[in-house]
Amino acid sequence: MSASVRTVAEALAVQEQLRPLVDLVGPGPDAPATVAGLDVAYAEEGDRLAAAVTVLDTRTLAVVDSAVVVGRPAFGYVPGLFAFRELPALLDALGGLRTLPELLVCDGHGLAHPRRFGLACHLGVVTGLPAIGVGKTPLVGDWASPGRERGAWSPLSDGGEVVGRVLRTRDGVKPVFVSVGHRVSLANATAQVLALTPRFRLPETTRTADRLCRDALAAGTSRS
DNA sequence: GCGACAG
DNA sequence: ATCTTGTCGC
Repeated sequence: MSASVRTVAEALAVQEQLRPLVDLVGPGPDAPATVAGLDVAYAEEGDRLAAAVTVLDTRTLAVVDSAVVVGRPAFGYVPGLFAFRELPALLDALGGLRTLPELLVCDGHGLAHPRRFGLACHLGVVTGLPAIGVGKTPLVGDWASPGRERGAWSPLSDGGEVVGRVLRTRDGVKPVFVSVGHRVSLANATAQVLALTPRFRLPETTRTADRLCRDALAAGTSRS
């Protein structure tokens, strides 16, 4: 059985150990048939959470499979160590799927992380699946505002390297922060996010997973 | 030393 | 993350 990470020192050690395993070559699925979205919702008290994963048919963007589990945060909220909080529950949820998705779209960052190992990298390495991160707010890096049109983007740079892209998914709407997680190129990650945002700022994967875990938290149950 | 800091 | 109120745009 794998011992859970309990201290900051342990978490940092795990990141250092797993970071070299990230596949930066990609390029990832060209036209994936299925894409999964993952998200977590917290109870007001903060002692309970629900983790959900939804699998969408990329052609119709319909949910074809899903799983949700209720549990406890596995770690305190520490920027840079965020994955240790949600990963156990997310892995539980992934285990409840009947379909193996071709790409994971994570709610958070991948390489756009202080040590280049955000949630999307961690989830990708642990599952072996291609993964990307889509964050709503920045964690690290500097960038210029992208053009106002959907599809416009600008490089997200940190420490002299490009760690992601600031991508406008809808005309005139606040951009999102896209970064590579595992086995996907940055260009492909950008294309996948645009394919998942025909109508709203956030990917349909994130939206469906968000709704599922919120509902599960309200119901206080776990099902798939 | 002081702020910033994914969800 | 979550809560709440308010405002703008379609």
